[in-house]
Amino acid sequence: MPVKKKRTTITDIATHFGISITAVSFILNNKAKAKGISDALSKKVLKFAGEVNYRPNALAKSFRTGKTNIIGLLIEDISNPFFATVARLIEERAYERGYRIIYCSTNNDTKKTKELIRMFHDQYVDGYIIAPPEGIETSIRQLSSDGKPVVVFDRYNSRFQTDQVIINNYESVLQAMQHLIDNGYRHIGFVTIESKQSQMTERYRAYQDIIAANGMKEYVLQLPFAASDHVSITAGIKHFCEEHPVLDALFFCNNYLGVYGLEAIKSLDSRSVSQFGIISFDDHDLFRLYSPTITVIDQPIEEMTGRILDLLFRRIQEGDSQSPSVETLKTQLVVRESSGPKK
Amino acid sequence: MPVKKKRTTITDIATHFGISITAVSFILNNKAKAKGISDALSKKVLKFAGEVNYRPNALAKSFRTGKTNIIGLLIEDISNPFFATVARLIEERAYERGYRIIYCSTNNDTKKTKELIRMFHDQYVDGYIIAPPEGIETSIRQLSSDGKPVVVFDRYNSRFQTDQVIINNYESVLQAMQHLIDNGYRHIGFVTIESKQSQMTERYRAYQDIIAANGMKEYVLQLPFAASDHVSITAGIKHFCEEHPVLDALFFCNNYLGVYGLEAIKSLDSRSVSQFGIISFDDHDLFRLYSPTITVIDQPIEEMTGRILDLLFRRIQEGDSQSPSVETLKTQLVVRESSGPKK
DNA sequence: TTGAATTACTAAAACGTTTTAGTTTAGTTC
DNA sequence: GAACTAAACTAAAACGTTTTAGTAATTCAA
Repeated sequence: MPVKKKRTTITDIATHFGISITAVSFILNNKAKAKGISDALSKKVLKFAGEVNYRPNALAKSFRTGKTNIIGLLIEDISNPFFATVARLIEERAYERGYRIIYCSTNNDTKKTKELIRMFHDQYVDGYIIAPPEGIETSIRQLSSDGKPVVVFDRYNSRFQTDQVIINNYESVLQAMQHLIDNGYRHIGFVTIESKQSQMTERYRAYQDIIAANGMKEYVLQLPFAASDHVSITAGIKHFCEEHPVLDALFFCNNYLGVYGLEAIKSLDSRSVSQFGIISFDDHDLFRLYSPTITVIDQPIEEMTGRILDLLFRRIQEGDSQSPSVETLKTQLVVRESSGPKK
Repeated sequence: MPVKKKRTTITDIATHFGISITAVSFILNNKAKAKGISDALSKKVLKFAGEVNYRPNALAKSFRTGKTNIIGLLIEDISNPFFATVARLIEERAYERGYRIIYCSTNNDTKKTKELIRMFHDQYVDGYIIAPPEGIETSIRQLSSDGKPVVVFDRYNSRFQTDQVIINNYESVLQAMQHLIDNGYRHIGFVTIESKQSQMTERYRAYQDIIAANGMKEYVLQLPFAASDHVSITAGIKHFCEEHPVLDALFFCNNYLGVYGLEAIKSLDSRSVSQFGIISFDDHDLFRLYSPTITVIDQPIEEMTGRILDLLFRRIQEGDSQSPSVETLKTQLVVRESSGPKK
């Protein structure tokens, strides 16, 4: 039977020295000088607090101040390597600054995300980092109009009144497509997910533009979002390839489409991966090591998480005096074997 | 300038009806009947609370009760696919039961982990899920002797006085090795990480035993934990292969060793992946799709996370009346191309 | 018609901290 | 020695909730 040993409180310390808890509080919060507490007393109290291993009751503190030192992280799926890496870097950097992370996966589900935002709000998180699904504008505007620090990333929406960190989707795809075209591919399939969100529409717009500019034909597979499981995506892509035997290249709009795309191609009877020009958005161990190695558009995740936290902490510290800023980062086209000159 | 609109409190509701906050509290906490509050009043209050969208102040509640509905998750690295999947499933199941997750990556660093445990303790998390590094016994014993619900997973340690969920490492490796031997491999390299922890020592012990039982020779590469970066692991494995040209098979002790191992083999001048029998611990997209596809020992992550949370919630609800239980789950050997009969 | 039991409520303390608005003492100035 | 200032501290409220220990009014049994 565990004995609940009471933790030392500020009151214990105060009574030990026969002084007021006010004094102890000031001293422990580095306000001794400012509040005119003598050095002698400060020293004594600090020494004692160290000896008894005093740890402030974070709940009492949070309750009193309304600050929790917790940041809410809302992403599509923590088990997706892109978001897992984001989560890792955010956690590390936040930890250094004394913040912890509560995360939740949204599955890109609007209703669930709204619930999660409310839940985070109820928990008094100090800031929000969100990769938003569709239809979440009002929830997010509500947050920022309540004065909560929010940084949105991965998907841009001009109607959010918050800081945003995104990448140059349009230019990235343009560059990737140009690279394929330069290498002789003329029938490039574009595999994407049904979505009205910027990251996907921008990628698609780039594809359309460059296909049109080169007088080529569009081959688009837009997978319904609902069917985002392994089996139906793979089947969908396989069917797409079989339907269009003329295809000589494929562009995949994100990492899991790329992964499942390779799986689908592998299952084709008639053709192999090396017979396609292939580029995928997002890097992945698989793309680096596959044979052929797969060309990717690599997002600058370190820079991205750095910027996200800079913006968030600026807002946490300075309040919302600043007007929202949108930062667009550049991706890198990592050319590998899969996009070499068409044979 | 955002107007801080005060949230409705229990007191607001009480004064609105001219009743006591006690009554309101009882009603909102479903204790109306038990505490003899009339149905009529209950109904009125609940209706009103709904109308004004009353949300209890979680901080006040936590402060008062000492319960936060937050679970601390300590894992080696959230960006590792195995742990990312664990995190995903734990989050989902915990959320269903009204709990949130705070996570931190330990990097398997003892000092950092001790800090993190203290930090979680300071934050009054309601329970701990920990994949512990070495040297953390006393911290964990301290937690459980304080009556905190703790479930340890992935690494077994008989000195923890907590619930533990692990897998049958010894038998898994035995089975995998037997499979290689049955398929004609006689010079099997064992690539592992320097570690005194059960999951690694058990895997190694199985290797030793079966090698000895078959009168074969051991080839072991034990990488120093400190050098766990991409470059030095890959270089280490490459060197190991070059040093022992007789090797006809390789066993990798976890997913990233497997991934980097494939990369290392790929960089060899003399030999290719298909010339080795290969098995890796942990599944991964890469292993499923590589050519050849890679045989793996797959951990039952769904079952594992399910058991972890069952044990944790049992302890959260029932206190530590139960003596600690250790659950050992079975892995599955997923046979793929890489371990086919030796050519 | 008294006393007990039941029903329907409430007053107030408590949780540990921060912070406002002081008070007390000693020293300084004229 | 009165008035002011500065230094060093403190009393008490406040945050929003839960919970203990009640009270008051009504009903019921004898």
